[in-house]
Amino acid sequence: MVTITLPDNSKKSFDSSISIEDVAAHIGKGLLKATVAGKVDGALKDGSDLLEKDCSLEIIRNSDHEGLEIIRHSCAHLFGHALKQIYPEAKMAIGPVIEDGFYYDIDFEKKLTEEDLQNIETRMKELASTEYKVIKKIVSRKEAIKVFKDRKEEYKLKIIEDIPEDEIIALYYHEEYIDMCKGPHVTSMRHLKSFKLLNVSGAYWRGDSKGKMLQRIYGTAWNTDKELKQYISNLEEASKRDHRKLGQKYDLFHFQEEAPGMVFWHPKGWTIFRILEDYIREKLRISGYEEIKTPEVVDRKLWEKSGHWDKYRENMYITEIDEEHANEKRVNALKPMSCPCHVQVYNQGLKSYRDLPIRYSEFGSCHRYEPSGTLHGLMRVRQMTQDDGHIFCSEDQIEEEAGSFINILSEIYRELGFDKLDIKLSTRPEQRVGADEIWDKAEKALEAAINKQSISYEIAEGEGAFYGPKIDFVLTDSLNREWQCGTLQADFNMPERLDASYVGTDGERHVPVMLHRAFLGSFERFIGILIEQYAGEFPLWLAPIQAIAINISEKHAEKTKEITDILKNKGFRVNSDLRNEKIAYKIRHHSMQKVPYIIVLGDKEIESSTLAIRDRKGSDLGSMSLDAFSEILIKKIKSKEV
RNA sequence: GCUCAUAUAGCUCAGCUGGUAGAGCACUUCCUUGGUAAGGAAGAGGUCACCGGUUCAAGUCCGGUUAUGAGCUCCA
Repeated sequence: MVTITLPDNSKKSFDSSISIEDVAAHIGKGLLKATVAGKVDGALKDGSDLLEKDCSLEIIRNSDHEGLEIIRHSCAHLFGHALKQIYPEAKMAIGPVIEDGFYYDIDFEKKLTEEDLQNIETRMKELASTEYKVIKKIVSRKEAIKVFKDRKEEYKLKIIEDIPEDEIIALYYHEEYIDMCKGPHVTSMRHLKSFKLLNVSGAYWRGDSKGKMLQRIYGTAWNTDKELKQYISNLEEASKRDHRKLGQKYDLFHFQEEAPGMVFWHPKGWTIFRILEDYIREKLRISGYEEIKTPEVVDRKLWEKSGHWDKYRENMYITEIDEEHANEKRVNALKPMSCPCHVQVYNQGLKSYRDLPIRYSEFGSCHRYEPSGTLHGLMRVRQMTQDDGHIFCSEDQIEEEAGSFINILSEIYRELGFDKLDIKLSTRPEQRVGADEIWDKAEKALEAAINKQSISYEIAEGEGAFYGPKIDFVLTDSLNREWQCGTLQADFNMPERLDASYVGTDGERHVPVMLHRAFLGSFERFIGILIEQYAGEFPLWLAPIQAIAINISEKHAEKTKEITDILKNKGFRVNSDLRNEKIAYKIRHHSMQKVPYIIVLGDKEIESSTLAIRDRKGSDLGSMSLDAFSEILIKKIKSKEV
């Protein structure tokens, strides 16, 4: 007798052991159809698994999140099945579930092309359409080894070596194809309907960059075709918003071979950069920061003292002065970060506890020699501008400083159009400097500061830097992607290394704590995020060109120029387009360039001293006076309306 | 840095198995002076990323370099 408790607390009893699928069948035909697996006393099990003693059971359906993951995992097996039919000599490594799909790593001489993927996908569809049954078999270690030895699946053998002795090994038979997996998996191919192979790229075996490079095939799988379609169209939307494409389309910036990873900002892109910089500068000013500027080329001696020469040299641009022009050969480095320089400014003159906290900020241009394969448009560059800042304070001041930082940061993110903010607090790692009492104090202070803001946060145990705990800030964009931008890091190391001190109430010298902090991280990357967030349709206050004045015919050109100048003098970013083209042509052009407002001037407007206004979406705002239009601009700019 | 792919006009792209380049948009000039998302005509634009090789002949085939893309590794 087996008694099974269902999630609604109802109980069902059976004379003998029974499979999960049979239980589902007892409950209803519809449920059986949707059943992909089960959760027995909290643990996921295959639908074919037998329940032999009393337990609680939750049926996992194809529409459940866990059900979908199982479908994706089985899809990886189906991929293996199809692949091996076409290419029997390919060797299977690992095929796990990832967000939105799965991948499979294979070792195979032939490099798979897009066309090959198409063929494999077609074969997968054919196999799935037969709705064959997947047979699960629990085997001994010896048996598993024999199976994969016979099949020359050397990677599977390596995986078996890593499976703990006491763990059971399950094989899943997809007709003639066999895969090994913890499971669970679907019991029938009928669940696999909506999937697509996406792309192929390289991946190291076991993530080891010294190891062998395998081919990784990515795929996506969903419960319904509708979801699959939605996913594909989301990918397309993201690709349309790609800041590299939009940077070209809206003439914001470019890159070229002579300076890989470094931005050539065009007038419009640089305008956005400056607006953002001025905006942050103002936030810093009212928050008690003093802006400074420090050298970009600094003697290696300072980097040796700060520890960068030891730990970070691979990523530093080194410059040497031509010996002809120097008495003594000096080796310099372009600064990869500003902190050591900020300590130099702090160190000028004796500091007292009364001076603390001291807050320095700098829009610091930093160079980092990033590996070539990691460069990615504005998101990962070799020269970047940090909205850098350092707070020198006592341990007792950490909480308050962190609190006010979080405050400003959330305001900034909100004003830039990001509503969701997540916080991660990283605590002491194994390898660290500084006494445990200081770590206790600092971690507590940071946590207390977060708590005061009533923002939810998660703790990443042991993920702090060796020199102190940190808080990372993650925003979510309009396509639901997460970006880690802001950061606040306590540092117990650098001030001491670089001899920073202050005189305390006791008349003795003490080492201050240094808080490294940034709202945006790098301007380059943040502007990349903004471009994708707004798909190039910037809110008025950020738009590089806020309005364009166009004339209907040549005789209105003078007046159009005049209006443009008046608006420019009022501080708006306004251009005119006096080209000898029809009005519809010019409207189309500037609408596509996403200029927020189009001002049209013809006989009617000049006679009545008004402007005909139209927005980039195509709505006609009608005629109004120049003053009325200015009012609208001022109001929207001030409110930072999106 | 690693694997694979890609590199043709300002932009987006075509150019089959080798026979010294083509479209659309943009640009220039002329006509048109036109009222809310493309008016017409003509014209100019490319050592086919760079270096080397094979060949009578290379945008096309081969090797290398650089850059870019998809990932992997990295991001103290």
